Amino acid sequence: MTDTARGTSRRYGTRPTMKDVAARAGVGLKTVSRVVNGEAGVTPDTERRVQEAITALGFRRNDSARILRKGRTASIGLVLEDLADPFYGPLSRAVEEVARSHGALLINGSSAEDPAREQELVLALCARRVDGLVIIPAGDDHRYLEPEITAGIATVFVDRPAGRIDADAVLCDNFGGARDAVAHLIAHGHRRIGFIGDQPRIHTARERLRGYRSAMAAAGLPVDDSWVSLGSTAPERVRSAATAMLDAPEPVTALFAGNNRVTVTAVRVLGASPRPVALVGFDDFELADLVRPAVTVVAQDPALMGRTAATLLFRRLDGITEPPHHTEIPTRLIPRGSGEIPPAEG
Amino acid sequence: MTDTARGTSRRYGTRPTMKDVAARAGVGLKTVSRVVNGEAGVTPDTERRVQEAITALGFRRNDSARILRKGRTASIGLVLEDLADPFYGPLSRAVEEVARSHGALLINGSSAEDPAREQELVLALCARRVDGLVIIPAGDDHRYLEPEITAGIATVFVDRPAGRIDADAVLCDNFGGARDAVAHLIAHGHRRIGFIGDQPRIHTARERLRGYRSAMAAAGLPVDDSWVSLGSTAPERVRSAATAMLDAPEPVTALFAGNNRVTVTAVRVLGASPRPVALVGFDDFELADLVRPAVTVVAQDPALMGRTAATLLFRRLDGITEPPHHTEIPTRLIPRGSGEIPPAEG
DNA sequence: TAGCCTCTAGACAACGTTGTCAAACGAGGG
DNA sequence: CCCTCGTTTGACAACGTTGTCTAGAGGCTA
Repeated sequence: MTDTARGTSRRYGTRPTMKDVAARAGVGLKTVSRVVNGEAGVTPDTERRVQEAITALGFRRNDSARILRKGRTASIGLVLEDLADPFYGPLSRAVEEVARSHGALLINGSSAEDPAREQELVLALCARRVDGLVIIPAGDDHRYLEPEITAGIATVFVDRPAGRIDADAVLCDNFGGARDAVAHLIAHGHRRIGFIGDQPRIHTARERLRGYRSAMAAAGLPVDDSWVSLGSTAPERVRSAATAMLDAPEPVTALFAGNNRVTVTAVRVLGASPRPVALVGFDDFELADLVRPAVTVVAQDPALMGRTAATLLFRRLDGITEPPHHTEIPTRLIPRGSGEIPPAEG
Repeated sequence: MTDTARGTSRRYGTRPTMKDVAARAGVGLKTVSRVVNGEAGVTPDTERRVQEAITALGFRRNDSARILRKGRTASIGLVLEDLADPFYGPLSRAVEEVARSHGALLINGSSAEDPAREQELVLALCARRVDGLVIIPAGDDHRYLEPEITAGIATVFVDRPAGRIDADAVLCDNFGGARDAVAHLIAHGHRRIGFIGDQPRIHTARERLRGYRSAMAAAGLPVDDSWVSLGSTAPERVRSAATAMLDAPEPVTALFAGNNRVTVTAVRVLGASPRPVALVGFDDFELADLVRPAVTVVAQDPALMGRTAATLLFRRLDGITEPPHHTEIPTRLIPRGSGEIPPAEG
């Protein structure tokens, strides 16, 4: 009957519990709980004995049991489109930092822009009883969340509003940012401006298109149907859309790219174009200033959006009860060169 | 005594349990469990009654309790340096995809390159009883993990090996990649080559330095101490290190940048340099081909590394017992222009 | 009809923790 | 010396689920 840490005839893969620690230290179960949680009312001598037993056995509290008992999981869920997208990395990190400052862990999942997968993920997180959710929605119907919200799971949407339910949302000024971008191109003399955006299912794509049309209308400019292309942001799709606009009999002289994925592909296409074409992109991206010409963008601040959303989430968890509302984060036009190229009349 | 979904006099914030469902459906607790888990042995009629009660009450199984009972959490932890770093986004996503294909959720946390925070995170994940861990270590002593591994938490290290314990690791060929990079510069005529790398505490930084020295030695070239600078990858630090090497009486004619953060800053510094300086960077990055000159890099494949690590993790969870081993992922030199610039002798 | 077998269903304990409550103990005051 | 009070301590139930085991209903065969 050895008495070492690995001893006590435990099977591999089994962990000691408080009961084991209590037995070893010769104290009651509750006393171990008290020591583990740093509660008052334990003699230094008892505490020492318990600590020794904990170390010897390699005990670690089972938070699953704790969560079950306490009802709070100290974790929040984040559902976004794709962690590999550079837009979401900083956002996710910002949410994590806020969570951390509240002692919570972050569980995240990628929806891959698939509404069914979004729902599956969200409900899995709810089943885990996360305290709250930050969601960048892929779908446009979130009524499936109603019982969860009623049950007390705080929920904040980011980047796009919730569909068919009333919920908090942190959005950027998609309409205004797009309008500014297009107005900027118009101010530099462009009349035929193309817009390549994300799938029309996506709220931000629609809003940015609306901004585009608004700016064109404000300048009294017509919009030819062939100048607008919404769809997948896959490079091939964007490439062919851009090429079509550039090779038309009356080609566009400027492009407004609907998000960072589109912009990057547009830069590649324009780099191969024989005549200069102006470009403004929605979303800033690393190295935008190093490309030649440097890329003019309408920047949003993903970290700020994440921070704002997470902060609001924890305020909800702290019990504030004001009705859900939408927070709008402003955008900022950063002229770098590509957006100031004058129209090349051919 | 209303009988609607919101009724049954539940407090806001309380969720119905199987017991509630059972009461409402007029069946036993276990029968509800069977229906929820799709187990056999329930008549269609009973099942229908239970399903109705579930829908009416908005019941969702509490996975905390399930986890406690079953012992498996169906979740794995990922600890990395910083989700906002474009190197880790694809890696994290790849790990998530593998986890998803095994029905597991991913909990991740950023260590911010702080060993204490790494340990805190890892132990928090262990307390949650994640089934396994993928760790990109910040520290160099992981003995604190020994009891956890003994207790059955599978662990795979990525990008850097574990410190002072024997554990699985998926690494890239840092030494070979760095040697190739520097040999490439030497082959293009360079004799004075600078190396700016990450902090020497970090394994990859040391290995890449070793590769640098090896290539120089193989070519019979001396290495001046002023050509080597390890430290933070903060832009200011990198900028001043690069500037010092370029402004020396006998300036370096080429730079080898130790990771993507360093490379990006180096590109900016070199862009402002009056004379051309060759550059090879470790890690590929988006738009490396669009910068002028396009940046020659030694590419590694973060998604492949994540996938490899996660796959190995789940094989361990499935019970394979071979001893821990290190998997090495090869690197690939991609010449794009900046690495082929000849030395500008002043 | 007795005996056996299959199938559905529920009672109960257990997972590992924490909240409640009461017992035991020692010290201090009258 | 008794009583009270405060402190330390442990017994017990509960959190919501799942595994085990047994009861009961019903059908089939002999």
